[in-house]
Parts: sequence; C-alpha cells; structure tokens
Amino acid sequence: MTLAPDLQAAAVDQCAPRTAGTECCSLSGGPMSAEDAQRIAGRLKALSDPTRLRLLSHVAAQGCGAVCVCDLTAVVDISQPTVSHHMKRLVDAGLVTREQRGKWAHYSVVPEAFDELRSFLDLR
Amino acid sequence: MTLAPDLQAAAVDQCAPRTAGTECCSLSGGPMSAEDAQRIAGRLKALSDPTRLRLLSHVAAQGCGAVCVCDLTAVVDISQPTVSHHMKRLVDAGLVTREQRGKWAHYSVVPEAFDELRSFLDLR
DNA sequence: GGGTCATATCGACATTGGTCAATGTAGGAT
DNA sequence: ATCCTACATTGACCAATGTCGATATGACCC
Repeated sequence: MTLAPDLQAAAVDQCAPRTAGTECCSLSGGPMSAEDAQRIAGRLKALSDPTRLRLLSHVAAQGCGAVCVCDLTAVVDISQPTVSHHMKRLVDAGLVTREQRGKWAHYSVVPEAFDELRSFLDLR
Repeated sequence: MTLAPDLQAAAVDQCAPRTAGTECCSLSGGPMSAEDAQRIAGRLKALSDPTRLRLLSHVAAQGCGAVCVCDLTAVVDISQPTVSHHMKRLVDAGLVTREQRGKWAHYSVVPEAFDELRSFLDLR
C-alpha cells in the first residue's frame, strides 16, 4: 500500500447533512411498476457482488473521507483493472462518488442512495 | 387469474413478532470478511433482478398472508416456469418461505431477512 | 522533452443467469 | 382409474458479468 495521499479524516458520525432520501417506493407499498423495479434492481445489482461489498466496506469505513484505488487493491486480492471496473460499477449505480485529486482517484459513499435502499427494504 | 385459494388476510401491520435480526455486520463496521461478503451478496443478488422485485412486492403486499403462483403469473407477464424459478431463488436466499397447501404453493416474506439487510446498509 | 506512477480502458475468456418450451409430479375431482 | 389443475424440473439458448493481461491516458517530476 502506497502512502495515503492525504490524511484521510477520521470517520465522523455525520459529516454532511443528508438530504431526505429520494422517496420512491417500498416493497410493501403494493405492486411496483416495471420502471421502479428496474431502477432499484440496478442499485441492488451493484451491491450483489462479494468483491464490491468488500471494496465498499473499506470506502464506507472512512466515513466522509475518501479512499484511493491503491489502498483498495492492497486489501482485496484482485488485479488493479478489476478494482477499477468494480468501482466504476459502484459509481454508475450512484452508490459512491469519484473525485480526481492529482493523480489519485478518491471515492466516497453517497449516504442518500443507501437511505433509499433501506427504506425500500422496509416491510412495515 | 384463478380464484384465490383462500381469503388472503388483509395485510396487517405486524402479524408475528420479529425476532431480532441476526446481527451480522454492517457496511460501516470496517472491512468485511470474505465469508460475510459472500453471505450478504447472495441475498442481495436474489434481490437484484427487476422481475423478482416485482414478484416480491406482490408477496410483501399481502403482509403476513400468502400468495400462490397462479396470482403471480397473472401480474408479471412471464411464463409459469420462469416464475417458479424466480420464487425458488427467493426461497433459497431466505427472503421468502414456501408452504404447500393442497395443490397450491403459498409464499410469504421473511421479515428478519430484510431487517438484516437494512441494518447492513446502515451507514451510521 | 522523457520517465514514472496511478488509474482507466480494451479484448478475451469462462461462468453465471434469465428466459422459454417441453416434460414431470402430485393433489383433487369425477 | 382417469382426467385436470397447479406447480416444479429439465435442457437449451443467449445475454450479462467477473476476471485477467495488455495497453492507453493523464498527472507529476526531473
């Protein structure tokens, strides 16, 4: 693992105020439209791979800090192109954001996306 | 759609007491083990298909009632074998249970499984 | 400029997965 | 026993996906 490009701020409980989750739909709210099902399934599909979950858990553990790919390749034992591919899928799904700082790519989680999924999975 | 095999009880808020979700791990709880990632990814994978989400939303809408396949085929426009296949995947993932009543198969949701996923997706 | 480092993209491969038609199975009715 | 009904299983097909090595891009340094 190379030197971390900056002092990743220690994980904080709540760094930025979360905008209310995009109220979309819920599993218990009756039959879903095909469009909603497509949207949610897309996000869940991005989460449905063990390698991506492990990568994501490292990003999420940084709280509002950011993680570069060099750190991630060291943790999960897969090739660098594969890590890039997985991170791209997470970004495309709107679950993490990517920010280029110098030559490093920094990733951080998008809390609203997870809020939406959590409320979708609520069976009440 | 054939006649419903029994009067599916109107959805109730809380029919059976939920046992506390199997506290496993969380995305924000630091790096995940490969085993945990595999487990959770398996459940998420079962949820990562739009057709299964739509089927599941019909089952979940019944609350603690149960739904037979004949009702499900009518709702999503896919063949009966495909519905069976999807329902089997949901059962194998532990998200729904299957109960044979006469010649009908009745499906209902497993709230604990969803509780576990929701707490896993909690970024706090 | 050239060189190196961090990351993305490309092409190829093997595996998984969604779908269907055809068939099997088992319960209920006549 | 014979049919019908409700559902599962099988086998096949094609599309999507995870993985890698090789290569491209782009930022920094000298």
